Amino acid sequence: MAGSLAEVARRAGVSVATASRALNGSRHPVSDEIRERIALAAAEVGYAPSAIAQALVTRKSRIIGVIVGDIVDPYFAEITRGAEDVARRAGYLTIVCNTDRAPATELAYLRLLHDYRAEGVIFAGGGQVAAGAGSASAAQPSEGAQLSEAVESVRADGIRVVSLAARSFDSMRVTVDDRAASYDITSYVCSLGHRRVCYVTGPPGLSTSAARLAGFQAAMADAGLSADEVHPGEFDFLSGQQVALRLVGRPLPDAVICANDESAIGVLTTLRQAGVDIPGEVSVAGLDDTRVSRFVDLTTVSVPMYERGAIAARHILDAGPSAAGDLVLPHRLVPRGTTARRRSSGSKRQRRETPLTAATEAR
Amino acid sequence: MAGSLAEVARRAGVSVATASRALNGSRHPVSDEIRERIALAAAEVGYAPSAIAQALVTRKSRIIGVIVGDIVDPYFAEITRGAEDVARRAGYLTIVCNTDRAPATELAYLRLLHDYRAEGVIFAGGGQVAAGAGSASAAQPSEGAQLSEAVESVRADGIRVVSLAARSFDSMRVTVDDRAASYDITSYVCSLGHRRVCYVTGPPGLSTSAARLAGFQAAMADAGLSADEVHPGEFDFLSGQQVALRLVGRPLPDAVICANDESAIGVLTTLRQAGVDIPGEVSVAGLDDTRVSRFVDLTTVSVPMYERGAIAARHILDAGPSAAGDLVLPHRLVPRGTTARRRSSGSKRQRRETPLTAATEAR
DNA sequence: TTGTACGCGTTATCAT
DNA sequence: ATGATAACGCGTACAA
Repeated sequence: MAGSLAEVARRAGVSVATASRALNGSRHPVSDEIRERIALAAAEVGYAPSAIAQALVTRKSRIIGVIVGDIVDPYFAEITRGAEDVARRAGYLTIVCNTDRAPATELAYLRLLHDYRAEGVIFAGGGQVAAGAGSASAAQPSEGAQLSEAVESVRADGIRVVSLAARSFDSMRVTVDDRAASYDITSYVCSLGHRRVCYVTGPPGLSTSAARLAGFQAAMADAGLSADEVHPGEFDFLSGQQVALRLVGRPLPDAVICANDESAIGVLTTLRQAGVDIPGEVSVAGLDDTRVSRFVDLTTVSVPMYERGAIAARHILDAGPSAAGDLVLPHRLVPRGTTARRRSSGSKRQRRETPLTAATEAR
Repeated sequence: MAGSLAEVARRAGVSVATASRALNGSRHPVSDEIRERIALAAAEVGYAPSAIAQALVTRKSRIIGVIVGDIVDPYFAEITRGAEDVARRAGYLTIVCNTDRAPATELAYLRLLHDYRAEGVIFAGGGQVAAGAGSASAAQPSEGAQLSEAVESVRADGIRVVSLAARSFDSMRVTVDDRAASYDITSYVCSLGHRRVCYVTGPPGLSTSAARLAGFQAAMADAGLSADEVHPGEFDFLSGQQVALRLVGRPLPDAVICANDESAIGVLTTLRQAGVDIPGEVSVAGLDDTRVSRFVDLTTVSVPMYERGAIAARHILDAGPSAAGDLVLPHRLVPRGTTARRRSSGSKRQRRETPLTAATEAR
């Protein structure tokens, strides 16, 4: 076992108090000779301070939690990396909590983080938007209500919680204007001359999905175009792929805009695999600007994930009452190679007829 | 503040002992009436058991750490997800530790996890292979030696450490045969009739890089081909892109094999952007089989990341002396659309001349 | 400058 | 079935 402070003190012939003062950065004066003796003894027994005990007495756990949908999703991975970068530099530990967006799992993790007295928790993703009224009974509060209550309880204990997207509970926010971001990308696509543009949504009931869809609809309306070709999606590659497969049998649209990059990439690669020329025949755009999007040269809009994660972590560490109000970071349109000006229908080249075996490899 | 056990006990008019027994899953008998009183009091004060205090007395922190290069890298993300999935189900917390493969950072994190008395730590990535001899002095032990020592110290404290790739220190291993995996993909590409095949390596000095390169070279030798077109890479998209850019000015090779999927995707998309037909003119293959690879239909070989993470975590949780020897999981060749039989040189279609502005957007 | 002693919130042992 | 009480490992007033 790693020697305890008591053991180090004994070997150095001093009290645990002095040993403690010498071993950690205490401003308390300690004679150089003793200090050296203690350092030596500590090295001998392989002393490793118990962060657990320290946390118990100090009431500072040096732990922060990041609640994400799925760490494999680049969107969440980049947020987590931002948070971890600042946490690490401060000697803090970062806990990843995958919830697959299940409110029950979010709740369970929030409570667990509460138990560990995490100093802060970051809700990386958006939340469920209130379902139809009357769904909550007094006996069995809705999941949303339970979560709100838990968040309140956690905050009452001094744990800082910050959300990176719209949530139903009260907390500090470091967000981005999803609606505006979606509005901008849509306007951009329309400005390219496209008139028939489809949309692939995010998961139903998710605040982020709703905001992005609203942005799309508003932009289409402002452009005097019809926004009725809306396909349900799930923010993942598969959704995009399925929509693309459905699209390909009929007359192609001018453009497809997706609620996020992953689904956009699904549309993009599937359409191309079917022999469709992108952006020649169809323009494709996403939203997020993950690393992968650069790989495939996808037109998208940046909604700084890394920065939001980093800022959130910073807010948690800066114990100061810098309860600075909410932050909404600017987004940025990133035009790339999957969008282009509309070509007159006649000039579209003939599509090669590939037998479409949906190459959906099960995971 | 979250009420303490003492407070709950006081309000319920019982001792902390009974309160403790009633609130957590103790097999100790407690009368139903008292049990109810305690539950009520606990709810009133919003009791949240201090996992910190529990860990201190129980000597079980219910924490596991995963040391990765970069959580945004799908390779590491999938491993982490595997570990977190089993950890969560057991009520454990998973800590992500990004090191960017810097030994110093690995060391720092290992010590921190030691301080927190993590029950186990998973080294997800490969390690530096011993540098030239004589680099370590007695006064300043090499980083490798320091790490080995730290690992030993950690293990002496009962912390289970398992590595998912070749490392210089002693620990349990849940790996894959990187050399064989690389050998197999190379053989496959050669079997397609390709003769001039280039290779893009991983970071120099990394055990994984070395094993994969060795596999490539062995397979080429066995195929009676020359393996001298080896380009240095870093396991990332940029490396692949740069190699592709260099390749494109001269007569194209028959195929390019990359040490991992990320760099393969760099080669793939850059080559295509330059107007090269893949797999018509050049075949491209990677190694890992990350999610993204399915997106771009990349030929690769699966070296189960998720499973390795999950198995490693399981080993840590199963306190049993199932010190079962090392595990090496099978890999699996995954032929997809970026490779094809070699076409006679003459039939390669003319490449369109795109002005190559290296669209390398700085991150 | 150094030492003593208490408390942090739990679990577990031993009485009752 | 329930209650005192001693650890667990450490920080820190307070005393010396």
